Amino acid sequence: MITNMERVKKILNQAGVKPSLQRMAVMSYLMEHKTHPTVDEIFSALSPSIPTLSRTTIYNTLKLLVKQGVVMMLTIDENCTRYDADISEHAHFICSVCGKVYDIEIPHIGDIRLNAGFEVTERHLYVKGVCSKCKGFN
Amino acid sequence: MITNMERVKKILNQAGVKPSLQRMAVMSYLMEHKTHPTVDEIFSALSPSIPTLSRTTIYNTLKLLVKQGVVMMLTIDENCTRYDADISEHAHFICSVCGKVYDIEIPHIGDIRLNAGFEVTERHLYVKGVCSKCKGFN
DNA sequence: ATTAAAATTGTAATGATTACAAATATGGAG
DNA sequence: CTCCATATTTGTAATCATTACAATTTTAAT
Repeated sequence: MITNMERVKKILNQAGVKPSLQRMAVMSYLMEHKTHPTVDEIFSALSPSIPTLSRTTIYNTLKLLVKQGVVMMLTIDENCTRYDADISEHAHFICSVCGKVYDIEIPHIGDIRLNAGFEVTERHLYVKGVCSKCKGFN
Repeated sequence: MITNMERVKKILNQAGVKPSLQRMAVMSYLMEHKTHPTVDEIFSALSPSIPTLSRTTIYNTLKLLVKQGVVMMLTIDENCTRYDADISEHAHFICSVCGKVYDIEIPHIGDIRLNAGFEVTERHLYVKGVCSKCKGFN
């Protein structure tokens, strides 16, 4: 276990989320695996170590973590929702060949002109294309 | 019918899409209704005038139009895919209260630093929040 | 008019997500 | 520690968007 469980517990507490075993496992997994995993990937990874784990718990937990603002929901993949514990401002690239989602550094997201009275809570910059691996490089 | 059917036919032909009755109806609907409709909204709207119309045809047509680059698929709404015949560079705002998707003008999408060998085909800027109507203004 | 290819249709299957009720765990009061 | 109320987890069933697929219809060329 790379991620310090005390650190995970602290993050959840600060977000107002009671740090149960399952919630810590999900949050910890997201922090250790910056691959923008799906619910199923998270479930498959955690299931062996928590045999009673249910998919519903993953869904519940992720919904809660997103609501509390410590996890970001990505809709870049039209097949299923992906999740990211990195809530810093960055963009995502999805390869249309292998489906892998990469992080992209962005100096700043483009200027956005909103009409008066609009309140912004989230900004997402998604880029689609073919990654270097699938293009045959390296 | 506001949109000139000859114009729709021309667009489809130029995109290499044979302009059947159904395809013209879908493309025309998207051009006239800049509301980023879902498959169901398109189906419900066109069904009365084309009684034999099938949902599958809408799905097939949209997939084709997206592949040929005359329609854009939006994944801003986690519940279902939305479609847009405006393929110019612009961003989208979704209201988390009413679910309506608005167009946003953007001077330019943020600078994106990609690693070498990555090929970009699409760029999407999504903003989420609460629209002025749902905030109680106007 | 014939016929092969393309397009459309309807139904059934798939798969992610949600609803919901039962079971379990937690944490405080006595 | 024990009891109880509440929160959390779990498993199953339901929902709903999307896809698969085979049959039917249309199209366009010969």
